[in-house]
Amino acid sequence: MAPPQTVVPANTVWRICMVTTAVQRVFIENISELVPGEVRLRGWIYRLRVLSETAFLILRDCTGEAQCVMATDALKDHRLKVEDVIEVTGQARREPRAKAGFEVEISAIRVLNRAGHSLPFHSAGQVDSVALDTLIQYRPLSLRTEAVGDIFRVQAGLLACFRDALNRRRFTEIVTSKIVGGGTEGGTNLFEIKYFERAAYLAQSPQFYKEHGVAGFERVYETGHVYRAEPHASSRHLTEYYSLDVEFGFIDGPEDVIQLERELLTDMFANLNSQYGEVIGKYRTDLLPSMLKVPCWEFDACLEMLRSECGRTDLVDDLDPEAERQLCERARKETGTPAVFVLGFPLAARPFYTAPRGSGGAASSFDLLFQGIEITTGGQRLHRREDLEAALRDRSIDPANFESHLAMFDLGMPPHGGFAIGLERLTCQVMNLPNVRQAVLYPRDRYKLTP
RNA sequence: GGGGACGUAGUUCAGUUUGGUUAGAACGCCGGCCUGUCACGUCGGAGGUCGCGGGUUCGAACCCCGUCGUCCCCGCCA
Repeated sequence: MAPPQTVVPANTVWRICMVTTAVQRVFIENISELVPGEVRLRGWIYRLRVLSETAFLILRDCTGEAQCVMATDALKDHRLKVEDVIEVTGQARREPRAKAGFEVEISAIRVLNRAGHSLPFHSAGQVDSVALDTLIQYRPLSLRTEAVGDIFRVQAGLLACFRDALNRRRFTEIVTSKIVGGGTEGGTNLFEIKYFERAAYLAQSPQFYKEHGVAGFERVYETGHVYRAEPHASSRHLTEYYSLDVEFGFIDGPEDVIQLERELLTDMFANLNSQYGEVIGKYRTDLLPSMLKVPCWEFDACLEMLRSECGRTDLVDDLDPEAERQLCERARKETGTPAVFVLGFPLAARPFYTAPRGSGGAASSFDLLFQGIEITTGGQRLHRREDLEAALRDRSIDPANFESHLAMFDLGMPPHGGFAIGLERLTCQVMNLPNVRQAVLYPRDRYKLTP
C-alpha cells in the first residue's frame, strides 16, 4: 500500500482534535519513531491469532499494520473478532520475532464498534475468488482489502496526476453543470429528469462548456461525471462515468491535440510510476510506458492494415473491439507499446462540432486505443459560427436550436480542440482489470442502481 | 437492443445429464486444545425457504413457463 502524501505531519491533526485524550492516538506508520514508548492506536483488527499463551492481533489503520500482543486469557474477555474497530494502548518495543522488528504489548483495549459474524469476506483474505458483485455490495469491506483498495488508491493518483500535469501547463480547472437543457450531440442517449415544471437532462459531456471555457481561459480542463442513456450491457460501458476533459485554444490541427495527450499521459504515468510503482507492479509486469512515441495512424490506413494483415474484410466505417485489439497489438510490435492514435474517422459519424480533415469526408477527430481499448476521443472542433451552422444544417438540425451556444462563437473563439479520457477505463488499463465495474465504487449500468 | 452462461450455507463452488430417504466440500463462523503466530496447526459444532412465483409429477435443487438478479460476447461508446 502506498502511503498517502501528507502535507501536515500526520500526528498534528490528532493533537488538535483529541484534546480530551491523555495519550494521543498515533498512526501506525509513526510507531517506529516512538519505540520504545507508550502508544495509542486506533484501527481495524486485520488478523487475529490466538494461541494458548499469547494472542497476536494485527491492527490496521490508514497508514499500515502493526502487530500487537497480549496474554490470551486477558484478550479473551474482550471477545474480539477480525474487523472489529478498536483502540489499543500499550508499549511499543523492539521485537526481532515480529515481522516489522517491533510490536505493541497491549495494556488496554477499548472496543469502538463491533463487526458482525460471518462477514462475506475478510479484508486480509484473498479477494480474487470473491464475485465482483459481492465486492460492490460490501464496498467498505472490499476497500479495506489490499487488492481492491489498490485500485482506488491508484485511481485517486491518476486524478491527482492529471490535474498536476495540466496545472503545470497553464490549464485552468473549471466546474460546469451536469444539469442541462439539451444535449450536445443529439438527444437519444440523454437521461431526462424532472426540473420543476419542465424537462431537463443529465449532461452527456461538458463539451460545450469546455469550448466556452477556451474562449475565456484559452486552456481548460474539467473532471466530472457524464451520463449516457445507452442500453449497452458490456464489461466496458457505464451509464455514469467519470470523464477527464481537456480543451485548449490556438491549435493548428488535431496533431497538436494528440501531442498534448501524449505528453500529458507520459507525465501522468511517470508520476504514477514513482508514487505508486510498487502497487502497480502487483498488477502488471511492466511499469507504465512513456507515451511520447505512440504513433498516429490514419483511419483509412488502419482499415487497409486490418484488411491486409488480419484478414478483416468485414470492417467498413468503424472499428470493432477486435479491430481495436488488433491495432494495439500491431502498435506494440512496432513501438513496444500497445497504444495508437487513430485519426480521421468518417465525419458523418461524428458530432456536428467536429472539424473536417481534408475534403474527403474524414473528420479531424481521433481515438486513443490503449492496451486494446478505446480510452479517449478527441479532435479539433469547428470554431467559426458559420461552419457550425452549416454542419448543423448538414445534419438536418435547425441552428436556431443551438443559438445560445452558437452565440459564444461571436465572442472571440480561437481555433481549438481537446479530448476526454474515461477515468474508469484508464484505471482498468493501468491496473489490468477486465471489467470497468471494478474501477467504480458504485457502478451504474443498464440495470444497476444500487448500492 | 441481439446472442450465450449462471443463480444451492456468510463466501466460492459441487450436486441438475438419468426427478427418489437426512443436499455436500473448501474457506469463514461458534466452542475446546496448542509458549510466538504471521495463509498457524488441531479436535468438535452450528449454519441451507436450493433467487422468487407458478406448473408437470405419487415425489422437483434437478423437468417446463414466467419473473428478478449476476456474468460474458456483440452492437454502441469513453
